[in-house]
Amino acid sequence: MGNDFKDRVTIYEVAKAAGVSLATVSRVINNTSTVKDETKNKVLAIIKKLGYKPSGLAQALATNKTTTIGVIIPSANYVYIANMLNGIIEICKSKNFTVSLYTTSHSRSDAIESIEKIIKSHVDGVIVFDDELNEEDIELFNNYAVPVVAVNNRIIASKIACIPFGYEHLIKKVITDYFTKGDKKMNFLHVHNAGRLLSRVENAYIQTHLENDREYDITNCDDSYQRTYQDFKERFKRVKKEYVIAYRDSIAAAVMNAAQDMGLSIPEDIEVLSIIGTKYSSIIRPNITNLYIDMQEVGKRSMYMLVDLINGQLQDKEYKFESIYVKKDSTKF
Amino acid sequence: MGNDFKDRVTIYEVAKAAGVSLATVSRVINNTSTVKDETKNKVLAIIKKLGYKPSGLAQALATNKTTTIGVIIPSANYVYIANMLNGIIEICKSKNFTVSLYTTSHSRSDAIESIEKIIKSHVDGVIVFDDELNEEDIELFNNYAVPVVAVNNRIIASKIACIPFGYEHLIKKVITDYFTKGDKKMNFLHVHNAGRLLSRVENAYIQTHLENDREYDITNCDDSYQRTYQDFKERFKRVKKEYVIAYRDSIAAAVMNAAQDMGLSIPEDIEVLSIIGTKYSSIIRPNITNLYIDMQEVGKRSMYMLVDLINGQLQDKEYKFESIYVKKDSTKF
DNA sequence: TTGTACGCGTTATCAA
DNA sequence: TTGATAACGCGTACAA
Repeated sequence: MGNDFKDRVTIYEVAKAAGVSLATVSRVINNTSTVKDETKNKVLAIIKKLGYKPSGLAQALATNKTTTIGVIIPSANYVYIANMLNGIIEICKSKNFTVSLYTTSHSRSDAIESIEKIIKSHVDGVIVFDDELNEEDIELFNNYAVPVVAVNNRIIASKIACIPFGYEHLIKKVITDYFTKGDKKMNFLHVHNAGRLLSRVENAYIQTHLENDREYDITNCDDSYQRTYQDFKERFKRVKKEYVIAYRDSIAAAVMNAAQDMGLSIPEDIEVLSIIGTKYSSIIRPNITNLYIDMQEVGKRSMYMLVDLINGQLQDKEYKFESIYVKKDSTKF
Repeated sequence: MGNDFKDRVTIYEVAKAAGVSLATVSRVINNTSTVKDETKNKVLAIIKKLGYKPSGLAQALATNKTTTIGVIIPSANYVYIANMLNGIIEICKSKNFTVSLYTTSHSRSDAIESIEKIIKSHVDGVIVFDDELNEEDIELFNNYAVPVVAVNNRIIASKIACIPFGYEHLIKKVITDYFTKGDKKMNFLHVHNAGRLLSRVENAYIQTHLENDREYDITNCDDSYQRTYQDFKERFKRVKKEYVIAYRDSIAAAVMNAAQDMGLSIPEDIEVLSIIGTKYSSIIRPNITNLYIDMQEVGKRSMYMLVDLINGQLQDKEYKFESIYVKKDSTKF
């Protein structure tokens, strides 16, 4: 077959070589109507010989279906997001969809641009897990009839379904429980621009403290292990007793490592809770107590919902995932 | 604008509404030739009013360019792969490409299927980082004139460039150095079906030992933290001294945790080296000595190379990344 | 069972 | 500066 670049073989060339019309070739490809075995085999042979592959582009244009879905996420670099992505892809493979990936890097302009590109690209549907996009943005998709599943959001419309996360309830319970048994003041790590999920938990944190008339701390914190580690080594020169609520495992680990390096012990002196637990919660020592949602499952579910939405047969347009409390060694209770 | 699903607005409707021909609209969209300001503005206004977005599909069909690249990876769940993916996407954004993601789950049939789909999809280029695909498979792309950058592979052809990884040299050096200073027998964790990279390192490991007439161990190991942890708790009932070479950070952590839970200390009794270091090497305690390649950079570089390849202006079709030795606390030297 | 002809939404060539 | 019109590669009524 050589190495030369042949131009793409078209259905037309196949038809000519097989001595049939291109309609017949199309039928053979798509099994769309009965073709005499004899001609069918002839066509199949030619297809193989010529190495013909139908153009997905032309097919999509003709059928108005791309069998592609768009996925919008802030970044693939977070373990919990990668997990979700994997869940999505798994179902995509079984349902024969392809994933087009768009990341926003926590930038609103990137997010808007993603929407534009996605609409242009004719995807059959979109899964959005990104805090830069608000409801109005997402409804934009609706104007172009592209079905959307919004993860970590509550928004419903004719072609929009959602998978909200339940965190507030649980964090409230964890905190009030701690009030009855614990002995430390709490400190919530505020990460600038870390999105809606963290904000909601932070609000619940504040409210719970206010309702119970308790003192609390909030500390600004970079979304980086190294800087958080340095910051908390400083902090632990002064503070010797604290219950820290961190965004995710890396940050929690930074706090724990800093504490231990300053001679404090976990969980006696310092307790740490990770809001978004991953498998690293069980790898890092001491194991990190965390709030957990199975993101792989979220990914799968979102894809299932999207497929049903595309086919117009989605029953419940909302499916809530409740986080669970996973007690490990970084907290007392 | 309501919530009604309008059919997609076409260039034709824009033309009619603006009282011009569709050719003029096309010119306005693409800035391809001069249009009188007056008509231009009129068209622009109509476009905005109607919410017209050109169909990427039709554009691609007409221009034979999709501005999409395919990325084949085993899974997005590995941190180092997610890092590479992020690097790719970053450059994609600046160069205005879209990423279509294909994962193989270490399955050859999935990998073959990915190739088929990618060829059908008319991507402008492909980045392959997957051990299921051998040279012949990758050359398949060449037959369809789709440029490829193969990561962790050495294969060059008219439209194929590559980014090989340098591990053998370094692992050999690390091992022989250890022979002069170290006191433990080495144990290489063999993971079934973990791909070419690990195999190559394993071969170098064996060869180095043979050349130096040293004894060595090879232990089968699952690519899972939990199972490896259990297995090594068993093993450390018998074995009390060992230098373990593990595939990646999670596995290395499993060995370290098992050792410590069995009363052994790191690195005095057990030393551990991770072949593919990530940021978790510096988070997990004790910090894990590792071989490191900046996968984000690999991703960026592969995309730069691919763009040049697509434009027919790639100078060097091979760009090697050498791993470096990062000494941490899990080994003595 | 097979072929003809039109449509999908663009770009691009050629005239005007 | 603008407008017809032919590709691009395929699916699909409709007719044969």
